[in-house]
Amino acid sequence: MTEKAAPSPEAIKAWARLMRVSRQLMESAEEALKAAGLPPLAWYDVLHELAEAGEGGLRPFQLIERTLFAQYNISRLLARLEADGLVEKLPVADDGRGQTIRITPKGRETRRQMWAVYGRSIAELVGAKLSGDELIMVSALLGQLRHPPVVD
Amino acid sequence: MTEKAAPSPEAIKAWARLMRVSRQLMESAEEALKAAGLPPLAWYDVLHELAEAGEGGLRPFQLIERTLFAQYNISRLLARLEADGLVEKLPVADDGRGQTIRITPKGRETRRQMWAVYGRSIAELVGAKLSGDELIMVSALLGQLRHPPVVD
DNA sequence: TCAAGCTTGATGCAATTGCATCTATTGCCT
DNA sequence: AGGCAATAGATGCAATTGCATCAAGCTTGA
Repeated sequence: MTEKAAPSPEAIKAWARLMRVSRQLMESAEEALKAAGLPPLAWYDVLHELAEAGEGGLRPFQLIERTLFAQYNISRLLARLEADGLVEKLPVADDGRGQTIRITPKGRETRRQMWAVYGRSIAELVGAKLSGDELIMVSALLGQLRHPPVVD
Repeated sequence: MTEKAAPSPEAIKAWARLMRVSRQLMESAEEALKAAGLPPLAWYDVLHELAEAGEGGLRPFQLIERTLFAQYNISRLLARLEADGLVEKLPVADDGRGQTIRITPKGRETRRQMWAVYGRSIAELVGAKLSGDELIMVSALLGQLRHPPVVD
């Protein structure tokens, strides 16, 4: 657990599992969405944050903080969401540079449809594989790996 | 028996942690490689498999099985690796369609250099954050999520 | 033997990502 | 106020990815 240049076999194995499993699960969820004719996961992430933010909306830089997307990525993703009528861009009164992004009713509906599929994937891929205690344990362990780490 | 198959809060949290942490850690490792002027992680994955395979090399479809990359992705990645002289493509005697990919000495050297940086990232990002027992536990839990699941 | 179908790997084209840079504001400091 | 760095967001261009399809070789079965 002390920091070294070379990783322990246990650390390597945990890393490998983490990378492989996360990629595999993400692809499964992505595939389910596509099979249902729905947008990709990235859209869900943004719509989810905006739905939670409510009518006040969020600034693009706030979305960047919450989602880990790169700035240019958010910029273009929002352009696509707006083109599809799922969000709207509003000017900000006290900052001429910025804008506020607000989810539209159509955006909420799309999010709802996506969750029906996405949530089922989560239930099947994770919920059905581990017990409640195990799920809590894996969350706690992964929380330690986060930056900044969370304890809960 | 109309199941809604809605995921439990614990499952949702575990999923969210898994997705966020894996992305964050992957980006950190990727960043470290780039800062060292080295190729991206995907190259390492392939070079690693080929190095383990030894002089006999591997067929592209075997790399696909081992790495989870898409077929077109491997095809183009191998083209780039070959262009850089890190691997060589050899014809296969008993199958005129196929080829065998073998790592070159330069490829082994590049892999070694990448490991110096990549391994350090793993040690810092994972090895330094959890104890040996915790690492074993997270590996076991993630192993249950794999498809097919592994028990170890 | 040979047509039909499967496997292996490549590729044209469109969409997305990454990088660098650009514009427009804002805030700070003198 | 004026100059200057910092912030917010967009965008041109190159590289990569995803999708669909292709070509070549192998295999099978009548």
